[in-house]
Amino acid sequence: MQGKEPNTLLQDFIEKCQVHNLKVTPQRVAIYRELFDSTEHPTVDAMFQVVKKKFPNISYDTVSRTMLTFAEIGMVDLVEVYGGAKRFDPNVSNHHHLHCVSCGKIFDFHSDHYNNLEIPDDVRRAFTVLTSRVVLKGICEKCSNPGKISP
Amino acid sequence: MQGKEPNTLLQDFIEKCQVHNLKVTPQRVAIYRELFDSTEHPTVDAMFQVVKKKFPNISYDTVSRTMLTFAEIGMVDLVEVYGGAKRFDPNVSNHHHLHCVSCGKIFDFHSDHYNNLEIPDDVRRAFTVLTSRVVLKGICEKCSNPGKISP
DNA sequence: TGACAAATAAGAATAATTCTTATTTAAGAA
DNA sequence: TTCTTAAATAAGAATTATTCTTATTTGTCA
Ligand SMILES: [Mn+2]
Ligand SMILES: [Mn+2]
Ligand SMILES: [Zn+2]
Ligand SMILES: [Zn+2]
Repeated sequence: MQGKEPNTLLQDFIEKCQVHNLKVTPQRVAIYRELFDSTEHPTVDAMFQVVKKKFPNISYDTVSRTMLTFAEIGMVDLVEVYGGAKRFDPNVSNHHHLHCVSCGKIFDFHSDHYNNLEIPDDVRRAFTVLTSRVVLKGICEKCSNPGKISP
Repeated sequence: MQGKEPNTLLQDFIEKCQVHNLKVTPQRVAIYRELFDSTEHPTVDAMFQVVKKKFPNISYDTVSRTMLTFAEIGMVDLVEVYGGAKRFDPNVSNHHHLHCVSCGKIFDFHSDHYNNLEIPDDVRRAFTVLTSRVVLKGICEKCSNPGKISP
C-alpha cells in the first residue's frame, strides 16, 4: 500500500486515534494492519474473515463499527456500489474507479485530467462540492479473456 | 419525465416488453407508470409504497423483481450508492450525479464536457469501457440553508 | 377456447447491518 | 502503581433489504 516502515505507520495510526479521541485497542490495530495491506476494496465480511485469523475472537460487529469509524475520520473511504455490502477503500488519495460488470471487482486508476475536472457553474452555485470521482463500468482483462494464461 | 402523451409511452413500453419476451402484466404497467413519473432515484421499497396505493395487493417481491428486470433490459439504471438499499434511475440518458452527504438525496446534473471525457490510454488498453459517469459528493442547497424559506 | 410457460402472491429464508446489554479495558488522575 | 470511568467490545437479538420456494394465476399464442 505505501512505502513506510511498519513502526512509522503504527505511530501515524496511534496519533490519528489520539487526534480523534479514539482508544488504541488491539482490535483497531489489527483491523488497521489488514486494511492497509489490502489493495482491494474489501467488505466488512471480507475484513472480518482476514482479521479473525490473527484475532480469533473478534466480533463481526467490532469490525463493522471500526471500519465505519475509520471512514468517519477519513482514514478510509466508503466507495460507490450498486447494491449489496458496503465496500471500503484504504486509498483515500484522489483516484478513480472502474467497476467490472462481469466479476464485480473495482479497479483503481489515476488521471490528472480527471482529478482536475471543472465543476459546472450551475452545480457550483447550487451545491458545496466536496469530492469528485469518475466512475466507469466495463469489462476487465481477465473477464474479457477467460481462457488466457497470464504471462 | 418526458413530453410524450401517455398512450405513446404505454405503446413504447408494450413494444419493449415484446422485444424482450416479457409479458405485459398489469403489475409491470403499474410499476412502469410510477417509475417514469419519478424524478427521484427510488428504492424498491419507495416504489412499493407508491404502487401499492393503486394496486393494493401487489407484492414487494414483484416490485423488486420487476425493477431488476427493467434494469436488465436497460429501461432503468441501477445507480451508485454507499450502502443500504438499491436505487434506480428512470433516466437512462447520459447524465451525472451529486450525492448530498447530509440528506442522502441524489441530484442529476448535465455537462457535455463530462459526457465526452477521454478514457485514459492505460485504462482503454486494459478494459472494455461501457459507461462513464462523474459522481460528486457535497451539500445541497436545502441542507446548506436549513432555515431559509423557499421563494 | 385451451395449453402452457411465465409471472405473481405469500411467506420463509438469507444476507447485511445495527442494536442491546453485560463485561472488559485503555487512558488519564491520584 | 493503582484507581476511576467512559469508551469499546463480544455475543446474540433485532432490523432491514433482498431473494427464494411453492402453489396459484394469467398472458400469449396456437
Ligand atoms: Mn479505490
Ligand atoms: Mn440520475
Ligand atoms: Zn472482471
Ligand atoms: Zn441535502
